[in-house]
Amino acid sequence: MNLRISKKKRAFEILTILKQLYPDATCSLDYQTPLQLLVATILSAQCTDERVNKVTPALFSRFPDAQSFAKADRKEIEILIHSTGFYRNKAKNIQNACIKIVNDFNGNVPQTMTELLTLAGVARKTANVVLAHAFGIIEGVTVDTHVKRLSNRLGLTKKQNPVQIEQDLIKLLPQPEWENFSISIIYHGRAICNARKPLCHQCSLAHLCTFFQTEQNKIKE
DNA sequence: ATCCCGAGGG
DNA sequence: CCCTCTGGAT
Repeated sequence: MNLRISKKKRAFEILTILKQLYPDATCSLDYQTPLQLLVATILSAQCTDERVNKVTPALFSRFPDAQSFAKADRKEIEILIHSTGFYRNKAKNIQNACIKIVNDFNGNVPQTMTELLTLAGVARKTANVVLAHAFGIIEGVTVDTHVKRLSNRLGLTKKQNPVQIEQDLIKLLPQPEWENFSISIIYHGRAICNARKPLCHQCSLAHLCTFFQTEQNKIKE
């Protein structure tokens, strides 16, 4: 029924409901500084935030800033982050990113998308998280595995490429709400619309969801 | 398209 | 066993 309204209006209704459902939604990663958020976000690739938060206290205690990561024994970083997976790539990226931050940015995390994208292991997803939560700059829509899955199921995009999904979402949502959309939809992805077996009966967005409507039509046949 | 990678759930 | 978790580089 409500699927007949425009996609843009549907996106706004989805956003409104999500904000009511998760009024306190924030970045779930633990950090104290922009650099720590950058490192935590690199670590969060294909890994739950909860698991990242289990390794970062010891990691940030041992390596509190970009300078210490830059001159670290990489093996020591690998051991401290091992349980987050992809530990060799992540350790290499964290160290190379920190070396560049020290050499090119005076040891401070840069505050523009263009500069962030020059860092090892940083693409738009990580850059959007850092810009929004460390600096309050809403540059784009964070598209992670949850945003990708839910945006597809809800019918807000048919694209699979994260950059193209972001372009579609940017057209559908008011700019100040871009990060609120990402954060709240991630909460919803974890709680209700999970990858394996989405709980459509408990979902407040079912009346706005093309995936749910398609499932209903299958049952009727 | 494929690789990197461990931990937890079903 | 298989799939998934706030991806990115080759």
